[in-house]
Amino acid sequence: MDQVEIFKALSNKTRLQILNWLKEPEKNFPEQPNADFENVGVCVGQIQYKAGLSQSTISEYLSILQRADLVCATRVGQWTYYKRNKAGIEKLSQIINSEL
Amino acid sequence: MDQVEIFKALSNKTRLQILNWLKEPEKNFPEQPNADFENVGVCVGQIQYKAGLSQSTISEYLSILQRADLVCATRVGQWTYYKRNKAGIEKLSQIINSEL
DNA sequence: AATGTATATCGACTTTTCCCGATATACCAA
DNA sequence: TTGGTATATCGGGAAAAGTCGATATACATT
Repeated sequence: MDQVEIFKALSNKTRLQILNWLKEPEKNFPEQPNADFENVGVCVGQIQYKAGLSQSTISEYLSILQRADLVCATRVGQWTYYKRNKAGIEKLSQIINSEL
Repeated sequence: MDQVEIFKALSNKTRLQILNWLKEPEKNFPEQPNADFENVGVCVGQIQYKAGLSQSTISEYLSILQRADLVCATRVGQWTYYKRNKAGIEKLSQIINSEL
């Protein structure tokens, strides 16, 4: 993954916000039936509702974050759940400490 | 400083490169007469030469990095020297650890 | 004062990003 | 199989960023 792409993914208020929400899903989203925040994350619809942008925009934003290894997705039935990608975020931390 | 602006500043290959060069100026730039890397940093012309983009572009890039508190500038005579802004970069590190 | 050098700013053009609505796809339920 | 819900993808118009050459500004030297 190109470093520039990681920073581009983070160069947007809404995407930063989503990542921040996903740090503590239980604080930022209502209970979900049939899915555990820790396990799979939060479904697109919840994130969209909270962000207040269109469905297509949020879907795209989530895939931008995913391509940057900042979140990971799990499909369960008709839902896709997204959660923070711990490893990717730690890698980013290292990039900053070692290269900037 | 807005977090988004920091990440935007980093969303460009050349700007990332510049920051990386400025981490070890003595390794990446030739000796400078009358100015110490540690004290003031590296002058625009050196950075431009190494980056291979136009003077105006590099000048603007440096001011983008400066607005994001990633570098700081010192004017000495007709030269402007730029160096890494340690405090700003540490702050970025903290943002990532605490919010992402 | 006149010229030369280093940097900053401006105006323009091209490419990329933002964000939408419409449509497609995938899955589920009746 | 038909219809309903969740998400992804596509196409596009507006706004922002990338990058340049030309010009302005600031300082130094003669």
